Amino acid sequence: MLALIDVCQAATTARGRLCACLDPRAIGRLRRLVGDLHLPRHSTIFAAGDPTECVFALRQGVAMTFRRLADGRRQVLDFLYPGDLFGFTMDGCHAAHAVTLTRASLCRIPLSAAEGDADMAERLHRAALRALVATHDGLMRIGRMTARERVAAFLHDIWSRTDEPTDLVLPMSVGDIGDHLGLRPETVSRAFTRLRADGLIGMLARGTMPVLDGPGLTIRTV
Amino acid sequence: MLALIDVCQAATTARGRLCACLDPRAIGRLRRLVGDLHLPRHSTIFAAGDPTECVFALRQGVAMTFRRLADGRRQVLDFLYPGDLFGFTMDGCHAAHAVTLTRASLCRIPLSAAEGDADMAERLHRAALRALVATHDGLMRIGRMTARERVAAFLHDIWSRTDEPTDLVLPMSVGDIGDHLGLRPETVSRAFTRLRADGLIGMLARGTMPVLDGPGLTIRTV
DNA sequence: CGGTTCTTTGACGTGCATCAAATCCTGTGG
DNA sequence: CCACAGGATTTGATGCACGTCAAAGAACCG
Repeated sequence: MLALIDVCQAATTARGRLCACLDPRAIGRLRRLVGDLHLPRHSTIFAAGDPTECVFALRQGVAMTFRRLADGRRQVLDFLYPGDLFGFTMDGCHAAHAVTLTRASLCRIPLSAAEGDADMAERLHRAALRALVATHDGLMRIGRMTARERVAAFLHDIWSRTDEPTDLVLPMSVGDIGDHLGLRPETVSRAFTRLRADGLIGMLARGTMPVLDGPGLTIRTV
Repeated sequence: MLALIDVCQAATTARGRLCACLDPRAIGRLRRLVGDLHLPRHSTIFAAGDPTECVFALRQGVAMTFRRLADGRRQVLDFLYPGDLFGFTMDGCHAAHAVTLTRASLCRIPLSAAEGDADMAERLHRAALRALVATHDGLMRIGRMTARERVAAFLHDIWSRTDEPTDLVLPMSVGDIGDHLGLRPETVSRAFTRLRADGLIGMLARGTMPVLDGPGLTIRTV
């Protein structure tokens, strides 16, 4: 029961980014449908090839999804924060891996929850659309921005997704960020150094980065 | 009436890639809901900032969606082939531009078509999921592949999406492909030259590229 | 057929990757 | 609370894949 209340809080906290499925009106249904999951840091949520039985809503903690090439090269598709929904597939089988970056709590939402429930189906659809435009943002970053711009746009994205805090929660490694932005860890580190020199951010410490000028991290699109 | 038959053909031809919404059972509803659109080459379908009143299904021709940075840099998000659905947004407003690359026919599907129609809503949802995994493929390509691999994977993608033809329809310019893959036109051209030297493809002529070894263009993921 | 635009090829430059080493965290145990 | 080991981050030096610039050649279209 407490879990369900947390769920609602997560939905409001994250400004519903990927997750508009968890509002109070849905609680009656959720009680029957939702499975609860608590995982330690660096554990697998699902792997590529696994059958898709449900999607996941992150309640607490941070996670990420990624894919690999045969020789081990890795592309981080997305970082997940509380309120985010993930695990959408199209052929009944995951193409990506998902792992936690911190200790985390999740809801398992069986796909069957949407059957015959137009409201739930609508919520899942909206979450998928959010994931789609977020991935388009990612393409724009990797395809046409410099290293400095990619890192700035990435920080701005996380910052705006998590309620524009003065201290950004970044529990992922510099290597993880690099694998998200198409950069090596050394290059990400150098970009941080330059953004810090420009007074946009502070010193990363204990998985936390002070944001001194959030709007200054914006890279505008038309 | 003929148009509706074409619609069904488009759906089967493209193996339903983005478009599972156009099968015979839906025709009764489509007759009331679908708008028809015929456009010349290089015309705008929608622009960034336009309100989202409907999604589009491409019946004939080729089109693309893209976004721009303030200084003009362009990222092509996707190339669209017959059967593809596009124009999904999440806040009632397009973030991308869409233009035709050839003369094209489209269906306009008002978003209201999904209201109270669970079947149509389900079809739109599946199309959105397809777009999502297609965009993940794009991220993987741009983020972690070499120029040659990006072009090979891109050709393989279009090839497999359009029923593995011996002659691939590529009406877009080398610059358009570059803006899709995060490369300059010269680099795309050089990659073509190398793939041709390796016997995987033939000479691009009149917007058509012979595919000599389709499977050889695969870049495997795990 | 001529002008225009796009593609191809070559020469050269640059931003990021790679390699390497020093330093800084962080978690652990005394 | 401090010392230490192991890993991650930072910084520097160097190399290379792709970008940039330029020009020739091919395709397109009125």
